[in-house]
Amino acid sequence: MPELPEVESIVRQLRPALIGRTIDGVDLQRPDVLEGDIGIEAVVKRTVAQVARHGKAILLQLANTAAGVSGAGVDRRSITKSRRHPQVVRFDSPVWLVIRLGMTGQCVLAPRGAPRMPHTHAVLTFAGERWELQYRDARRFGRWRVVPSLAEARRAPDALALRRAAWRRITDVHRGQLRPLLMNQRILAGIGNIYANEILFAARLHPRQRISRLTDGQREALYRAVKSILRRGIRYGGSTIRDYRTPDGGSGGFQNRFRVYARAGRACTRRCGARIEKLRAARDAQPGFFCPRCQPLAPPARS
DNA sequence: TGGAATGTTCGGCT
DNA sequence: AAGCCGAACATTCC
Repeated sequence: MPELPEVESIVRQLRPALIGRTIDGVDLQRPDVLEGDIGIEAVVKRTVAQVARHGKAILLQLANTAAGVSGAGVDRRSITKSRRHPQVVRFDSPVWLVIRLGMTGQCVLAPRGAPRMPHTHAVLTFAGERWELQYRDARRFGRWRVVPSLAEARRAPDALALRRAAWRRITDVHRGQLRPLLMNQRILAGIGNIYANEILFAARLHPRQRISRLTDGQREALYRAVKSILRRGIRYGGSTIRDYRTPDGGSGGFQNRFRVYARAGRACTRRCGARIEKLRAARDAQPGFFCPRCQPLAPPARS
């Protein structure tokens, strides 16, 4: 799936297009794309106030179009999907549309009414605009959710906005292997397999090293590698392996700069003489990639 | 040709 | 807390 740098690239394109626009229609062709208790009608006639990102999620803040008009009729829309947990959304308070892209989700800006490509599950149209936002997702692992607050979406710190205090808490609390830890969205939000591998190479740490066994210097190196690799991914517009596209249809460029990801058997780019190895943890886990010489499990022997 | 793999996430289990 | 497993799904690859 799109990881943090890909989602950030998408958000940067969506932001200028969407901010200030008013949603005048939504076509949810596949209702099971929407999860949670609030129905999709809650987004209609609202204006996009913010386009943001947390981890791998796209966040659209949707305000009442008449916001600012004091006490504008308390149009309470009772918009509920669930009988058991009915949600009443006040129209005069904002909601957030949270979009998680799963493995293959795409947000595409297309001419309004344009033919829809296969796997288009939802479309947002905007008042007076000649384009629309089409949401496609072949594998359908992605989800939309309408929420009154972002508290739930922000359980783990965003990897790019990570502060040292939060990193210290992570390194104090956890003791597991580095690669699964970096990819655990409940611990740190935004990193998937590609960037986890590239980060560990940059920090010269073995994917199976335990975080509890890192020296202070290694913890700092890892913290810096998280920031620098993610920023680098963003600078190159993310990685297009197969499905990732920006809203205007563009591709990323970071896939040409991988140092370890998908490079098993090829020479280490540090010219250390070793070849990149593939690491298969569990039967179903995604493979890790690392340089056995630059990323030793045990500290290199002193000569 | 079918099975495996895939840029993910969740819940359940130990 | 950590790690393993299976499930949701469609397409591509070997």
